[in-house]
Order: sequence, then structure tokens, then C-alpha cells
Amino acid sequence: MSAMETATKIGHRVTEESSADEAWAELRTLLGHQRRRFLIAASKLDLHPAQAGALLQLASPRPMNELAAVLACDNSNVTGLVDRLEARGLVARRPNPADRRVKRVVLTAAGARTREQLLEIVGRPPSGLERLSRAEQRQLRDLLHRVAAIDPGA
Amino acid sequence: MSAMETATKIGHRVTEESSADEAWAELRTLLGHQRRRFLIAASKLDLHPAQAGALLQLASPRPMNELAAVLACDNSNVTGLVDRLEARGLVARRPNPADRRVKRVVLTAAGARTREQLLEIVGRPPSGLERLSRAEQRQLRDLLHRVAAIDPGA
DNA sequence: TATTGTTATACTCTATAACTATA
DNA sequence: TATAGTTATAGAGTATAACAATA
Repeated sequence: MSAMETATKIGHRVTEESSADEAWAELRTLLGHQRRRFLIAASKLDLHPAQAGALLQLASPRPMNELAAVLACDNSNVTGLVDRLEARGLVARRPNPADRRVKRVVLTAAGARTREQLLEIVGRPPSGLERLSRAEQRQLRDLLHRVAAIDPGA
Repeated sequence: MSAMETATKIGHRVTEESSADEAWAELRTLLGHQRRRFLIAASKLDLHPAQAGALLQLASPRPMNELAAVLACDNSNVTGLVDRLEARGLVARRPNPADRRVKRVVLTAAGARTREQLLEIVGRPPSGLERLSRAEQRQLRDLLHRVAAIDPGA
């Protein structure tokens, strides 16, 4: 099925001006689905959404202030956030000899396991994606990669 | 540039099994960018993220419990959320004559304006999307629509 | 009996400002 | 003087349980 045929079938306008807006609207719909998926996953692991979000950002150790930046919150919030994750044995603070003001946050073994459990839920492609053909999946992957690569900031 | 060439160029594996995972990883990258964009937009309008999320879900009036469902939180949270939005004059509670247990939440004129301001930020396609060709934008739109349509729940 | 919305409680998140240690 | 992290504070979100009104 061609793009034009699909567009007609699902009732989209096919004007030149609106295709980017329409593609973005579809992406935002998926964002909503994924957000709910994330909230449910966090709840299952008895994590506050902010805690689950922090764990996902800790693929490798990060300074506290860098964690604050990626979470789009103030440094002072990260103190409490890390306090509670540390109390549950999921992360630890490590000093940075090069700059003794800095503390890096690292996952413990338990933290890495919890992060994996999160990823098993939010990292699994939704079934709608699985039902595209291999060729379509690759096409989608490459288009999205270009969108994200050109515009990493927003 | 073909999909295969792009995949090689950016270092992707081109195995049959991983294309869905790779597409999903790209999508999650974009969702992360959009999440930060959303948080910044909410902050600019002096809205808590949960309040901004609620406004976005109020394109048309919704019962309180339905709002709780789409926000993936308990009914009791929506009471306080709507209390504060109502105190700011952004929403109002309307009785439902058909079932007097139910209250519908509706946007006020001010609430609709605030919602529009949010959409001006989060609803605008990122520049990376604008730089795809029209044909590629339509292709992306249609692929995403099929992913979202087949799997609306998660 | 079940459901909708509210209240009460306890804990967490979030922004802001002031503070300490380090650069 | 500037930066990284902490502390203190106040307002908001969140889950749970108990409750009133309605179905």
C-alpha cells in the first residue's frame, strides 16, 4: 500500500503543508501510550516515576548535576532522589578524585537488575511495531534516526 | 539513500531480528526529547507537569474517573488536581444529569487559551522532522499511524 | 452491592533560597 | 568569584484506605 493510499484510507489531508504536523501528531500519540506504559512499569516495581526515570538515565555513572540536567530538575531534588534510591540499595555515591566537589551516581547490582526489569517493559517494542514488515521496520528506524540525529536538543 | 545504506552508515546491525528493537530505540530517544520539551513548556506556563498533562487531555470534557484513567493515577488524585486547576480558573466541574455520581471536567476560556499555548510548544514538529522531504514525512506519518492504531493500549 | 467522587494520611517530588566545601 | 552538592521550607503530586452519595 502506498503512502498516498494509506493517507486517503485513514482520512488524512494530503496537502503539502501538513505532513510534518501530522507525522508529529502520530508521534505524540505514541508518546502518550509510552508514558502510561512507563507509569505502570514504575508502579509495578514500587518506584516513583521520578525514581524510575533516574534509574533509566543511569546506564553508566553520572555526576549528580548531570543527572539533574537530563531529568530537567534542580540539583537539590537529585539529593533527595538519590538519598532514597541509596536507602533502598539501588544506587551509590562515588567521589570524583579529579574534582572533589563532584559525586558520581552509580547503580548497584540490585539497581542494575531493577533497571533491567524496567527496560523489559518500556524497552520492548509495542505490538503495533512488531506487525510492520521487516522492510517497514527498517524504513521507520532510519527515518526516525534522521529526525533524532539532526535535532538532538528538542 | 537506501535504508540498508543508512543502516550501515550509522553502524546499525542489519539482522532481521533487531529491526523492530532498533526502530523502538529511536522512537524512545525522540520520546525523551519530547518529554523534556513538555517539562520546559509546563514550567514556562507555571504549571506542574501533572497539571499540564491534564490540560492536554481535556480537548473535550471528560468525567473525573476517565481523566484518572488516561493520567494513570488514582481518582483521589484527580480531586486535588482539579481543585487547583479550578482555583486558577482553568477548568470547571459540571454535573452529569444522566448519572449524578459523575462530574465532568471542562476547560474554561482561560483554560483553553493555556492549553493552546502548551500546544504551540509541544505540538510543533522538531526541526529534524521539518528537514525530511514531504514524501518522507508522509511515509513516516503513515508508518507511525499504523503502529499507534494497531496498538492503542500500550 | 458496586461505582463516583471526596477526605484523611503519609510519603515523595519540586522549586527556591541559603549554606558548605571545593575550584 | 563560580560551581557541586546539601539543607530547609513550602506547595504539589501520589497511593492507600475509609467514607457519602448514587446507581
